[in-house]
Amino acid sequence: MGHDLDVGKGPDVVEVADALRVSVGLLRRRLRQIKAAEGEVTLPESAALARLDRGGPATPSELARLEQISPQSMGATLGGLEARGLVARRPDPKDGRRAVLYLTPAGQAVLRERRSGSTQRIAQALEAGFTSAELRQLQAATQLLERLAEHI
Amino acid sequence: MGHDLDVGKGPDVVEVADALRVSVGLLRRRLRQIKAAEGEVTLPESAALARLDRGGPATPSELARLEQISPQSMGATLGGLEARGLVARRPDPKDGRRAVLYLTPAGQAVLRERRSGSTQRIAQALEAGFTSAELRQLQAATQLLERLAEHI
DNA sequence: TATTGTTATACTCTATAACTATA
DNA sequence: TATAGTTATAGAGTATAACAATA
Repeated sequence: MGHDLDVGKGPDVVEVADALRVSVGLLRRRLRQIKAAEGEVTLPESAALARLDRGGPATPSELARLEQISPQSMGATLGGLEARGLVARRPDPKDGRRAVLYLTPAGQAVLRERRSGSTQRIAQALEAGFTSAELRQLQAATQLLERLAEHI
Repeated sequence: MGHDLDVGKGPDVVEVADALRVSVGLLRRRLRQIKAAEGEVTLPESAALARLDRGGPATPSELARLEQISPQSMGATLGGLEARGLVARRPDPKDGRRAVLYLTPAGQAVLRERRSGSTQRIAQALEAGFTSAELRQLQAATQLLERLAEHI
């Protein structure tokens, strides 16, 4: 609507929505299996680490908002990361209620080494079975997916 | 690598892999919240229904393989659908161990009416915030994502 | 009174293990 | 012995509710 390319060519949104639900679910289940098999950083853990890396130090509440989960859930995830020394916290000097979390050198190393089993497995599959044009398509799609997740 | 467009333009597979992991996780968590709020057909349930609709009657094991989960997990999902009359089973006349599941009229209606809350929410978000070009990109991406899930 | 964070508890989805029935 | 399916149990990830501390 309002885009001249729309005429007779715009895909049915409901169809796309349904296809997205199916494909995202499939991929997610697949990724979960891989993590379970390797016993390294879990999915929500590496999401939190990546967030801290990309956005810098943040409070648990901020991270929870960004990752679309409850503060309590994020607290549980962060607790595990803290116990293993991958993140650390310092109190906010201006607001005694808040704690600011940051990546430790060990946490940075985990990200830098791309140690995540599932990332490597995806990367291998991408390299083996996808053309570079398809890779570009996927890359573009990830941005759309993130936007979708934020505005749903 | 064999594609002339690769030179200097192929995205880093590891980067794409990581971005996929993040965006798929985000979207999935978001979808889960919606389902929880509406209390209708759950995510795995509607995945199973869609499978039966697209592929016709199938055994629990086949469905589990297609959805990348264990037969036991699929059994639990199917049990719920059966109890609500959305799918039904008939014994395989050739092999007494197997049961063939099929969509009941009620199950077909659920799919036909796109009653799924999350599908409608996605569709709304797509309509409101995405151009038709972006919709086509997403549509193309879902096929790539399914292929990826199958070959990972 | 509102906000940040924690603790306790429960639910959903999936997994593994052990079992039954049929092949 | 192998395969299809079920039952029982456990674990990961997330949620809600109730609480403490600070603003």
